[in-house]
Amino acid sequence: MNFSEKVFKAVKRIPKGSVSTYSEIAEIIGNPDASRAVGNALNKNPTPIIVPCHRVVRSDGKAGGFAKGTKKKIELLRKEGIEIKNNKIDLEKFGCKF
DNA sequence: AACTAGACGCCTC
DNA sequence: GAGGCGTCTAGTT
Repeated sequence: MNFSEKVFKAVKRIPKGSVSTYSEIAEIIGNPDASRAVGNALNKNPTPIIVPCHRVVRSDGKAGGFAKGTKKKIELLRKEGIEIKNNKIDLEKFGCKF
């Protein structure tokens, strides 16, 4: 299984209304230090429909980047029911640990 | 070989 | 205590 494939699998597990961090994803797939590669893989994700990239945020709580625009990402997250304060997300509340 | 949607630590204010 | 800068890693293109 490719790294990207693992990433997609992990991201797909994120329930609606919850978010996960890049390091969480990296940890789940077995490469806790590949947080950066996770973002890279998501950017080039071949299946943007089944992979909710917008539910993946930084460990800082910031949204991070997004192919369609970070602003759009935040907007989507808000629609999911996630509250963002000062451009930051409550990982304590919405952070999904699986 | 160079880039990236990150993470961590250290330094400064 | 908060913010900014610099550094390192892992994987993809």
